[in-house]
Amino acid sequence: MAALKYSRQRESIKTYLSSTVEHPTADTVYLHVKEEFPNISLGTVYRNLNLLSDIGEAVKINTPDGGCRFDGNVMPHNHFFCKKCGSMIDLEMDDIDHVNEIAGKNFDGIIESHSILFYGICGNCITKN
Amino acid sequence: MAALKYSRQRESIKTYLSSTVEHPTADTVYLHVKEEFPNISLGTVYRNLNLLSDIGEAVKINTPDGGCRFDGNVMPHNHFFCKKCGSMIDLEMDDIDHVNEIAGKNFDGIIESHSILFYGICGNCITKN
DNA sequence: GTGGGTGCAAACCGTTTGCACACCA
DNA sequence: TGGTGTGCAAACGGTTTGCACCCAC
Repeated sequence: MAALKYSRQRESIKTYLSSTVEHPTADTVYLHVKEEFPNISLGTVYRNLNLLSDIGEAVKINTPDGGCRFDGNVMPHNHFFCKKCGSMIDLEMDDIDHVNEIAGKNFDGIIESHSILFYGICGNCITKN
Repeated sequence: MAALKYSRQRESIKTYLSSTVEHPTADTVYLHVKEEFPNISLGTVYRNLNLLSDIGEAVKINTPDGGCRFDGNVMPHNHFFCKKCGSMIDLEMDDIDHVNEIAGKNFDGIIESHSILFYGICGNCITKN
């Protein structure tokens, strides 16, 4: 297997990911890292985001709108996706294991903890109405 | 608004959707309907799947692998997605509203009932190991 | 110096769309 | 006949990849 070498670009991507709770798209990451590395390419951003996700230093989450987001918070948690504005929000739930128990009653597979995606309308979009 | 006209192709797509619990991709639907309509195009399949989804006669579900699936079962229910084989399975849960309550405790948005996507390994893939 | 990382651009893949023709009403 | 649906092919958007060059080690 390939040995992992340091790269300033990857470091910058990690730093940005851990500085936000916005669950940015690859393109958003690209635009931000571009401020520090004007010549960085979108391909490099994708390669590093996927690499970070592979080694467990980021989380890749496919969204119900077909796109995908990246999360620097690798602690187990679930997500909520707003169908109005497309924002993704962390959902910390102490008693989430109970959810898996409920689901498991009618199911013989293994439901992964903290991989649940909820769907609906966020508080921000409700107040705007 | 445009009046909806009958089409044999759309009817065939609906029939196929309601005959399976496999949550087929657009391409799978295409391959099956092609048996009855050899000249049907993938574009037509997509147009009709989206139309059926818009008028509530089918459900479109984006999967964590980036693709999307279609479900002829429009009764409210949740889904499980297998990260190994990519299969999608219906999850009927009587007391699913409790899940929304749990999630809602730390959250000020509206979590849509029966829109929850679970993630893990299905029973079929477990026995194969 | 070796081999992983980058920038660039082309390729890829699922999905959408513009257009001329076909068909339902 | 008017207007929706179809087949075809091109376009689209997000993501991946091949390649030559760059840089960490």
